[in-house]
Amino acid sequence: MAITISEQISQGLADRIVSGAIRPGEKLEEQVIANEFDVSRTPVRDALRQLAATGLVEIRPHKGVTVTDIGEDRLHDMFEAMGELEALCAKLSAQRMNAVERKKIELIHRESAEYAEASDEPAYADANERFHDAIYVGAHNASLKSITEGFRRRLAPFRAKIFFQISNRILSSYSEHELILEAILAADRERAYEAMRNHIAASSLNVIDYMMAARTGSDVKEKTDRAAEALTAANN
Amino acid sequence: MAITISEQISQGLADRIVSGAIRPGEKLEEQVIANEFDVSRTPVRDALRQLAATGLVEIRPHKGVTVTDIGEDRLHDMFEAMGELEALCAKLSAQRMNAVERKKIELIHRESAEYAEASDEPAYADANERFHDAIYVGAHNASLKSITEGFRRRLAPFRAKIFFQISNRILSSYSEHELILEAILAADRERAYEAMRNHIAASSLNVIDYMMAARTGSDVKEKTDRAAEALTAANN
DNA sequence: TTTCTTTATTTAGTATACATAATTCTCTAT
DNA sequence: ATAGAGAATTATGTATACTAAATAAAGAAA
Repeated sequence: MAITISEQISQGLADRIVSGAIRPGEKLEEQVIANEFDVSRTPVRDALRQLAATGLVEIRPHKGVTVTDIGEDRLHDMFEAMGELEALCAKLSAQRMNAVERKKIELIHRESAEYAEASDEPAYADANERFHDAIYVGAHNASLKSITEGFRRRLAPFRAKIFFQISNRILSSYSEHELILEAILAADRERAYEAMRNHIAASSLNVIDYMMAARTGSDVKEKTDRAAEALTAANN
Repeated sequence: MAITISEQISQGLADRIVSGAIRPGEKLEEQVIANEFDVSRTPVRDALRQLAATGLVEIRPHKGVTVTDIGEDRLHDMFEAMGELEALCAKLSAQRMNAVERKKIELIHRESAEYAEASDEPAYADANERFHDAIYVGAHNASLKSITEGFRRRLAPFRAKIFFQISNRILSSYSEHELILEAILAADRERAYEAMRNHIAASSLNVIDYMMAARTGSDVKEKTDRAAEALTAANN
């Protein structure tokens, strides 16, 4: 697949926004970016348009491009919507997955068990992605898959790599997946829906707290750990 | 609000795609469009990027831009997803609308009654938009509102103006709205959800048939009328 | 005649140059 | 000294020119 330069730039900028290297509200000047990537302004403009489409940046005519500043309540909204979309996928998957698809997601889940036990964060994060992907596919609705994936991409900035480093988050994630998988294999639509909704809600607690901590520049690890404790307490 | 040229072009092209002047699969050449709008290729490229973001066109590197060709099964997917999103909005509206919002949607619905009786298609279509908008707002989730509106825009090409000209479609639409409204005012989440899902499903039947007819160039009015009859039969 | 290769043409991708709008800075007047 | 108006600067929007890639066409070989 012949990757165009503007796409590379778009990708590069997205990574830097995701990693927090570029902060919300910050202005992105075309010429500066062009210099850094050693290209002209033209592909940079293309890239910024693409980012604007994903909502990562905002363009105002003659006023330039700024990284979208998403407040806490807006983030709540996003996770609620994300939760509903994923839960819908889970519901449809419970109803529509064929035997092969059911076997596949089961294998992914079993595989992730090893990573969870070994506390292998990168491997678990990868398996996690595949688990959710399998559910998008299993819903057998290309449009739904597309918008849910889009939302996931949009939320990626706030689901940074540190996420699974939070105390116990891997283990609780794994047990939540277990419930989702059981419901899907049992073709229990409503249980799958509820299990997924709960899973995303649990995630969002951590993520929102992490994100707000990063925003204010306070100690991320400390805050997320406290959030994890609160979550564990709430689950008991 | 200072509207930029690329936005005007984007708007103009969108209108033409929506109206069917430009057909699915058709290729959009930058220079041709630039000539028609009497501008250079630069703002045209901007415009095409924006359209690609909404899914109306597809861009493949070095292969140009084509109007997204949506097949019948893909259209089914889209309407199913749309139905779920709108139904979710209705569910949340039943739960979260405040007194003012409930009063407002009730008034919109009462107003639309007049248009339905008078068979005033344009007025009913407008009131219909406002009815659905009220439900998006009432869900109190900006993200959900945003993606649902986006989907509605994306489906606009297939919800052409002829829609409400279909025999009895206005009347059945009105009675479906009645059920949705009742459920919302009664704060009955599940009933609101089901009523909206049914409403969108009913719409989609007509639209999909209309769209496929337009695609093949056969007599649209005839086909949609037959679809309406089938729908009426199914409802009894 | 048909097929493969090479060349030519067309069109998208990128760079540079110019125009216009917005911001900032300075100078003047109160 | 401060506030406002105007000029200068900066950055975005647009146009033109150039490069590279993909497709079409033409010619040569089987």
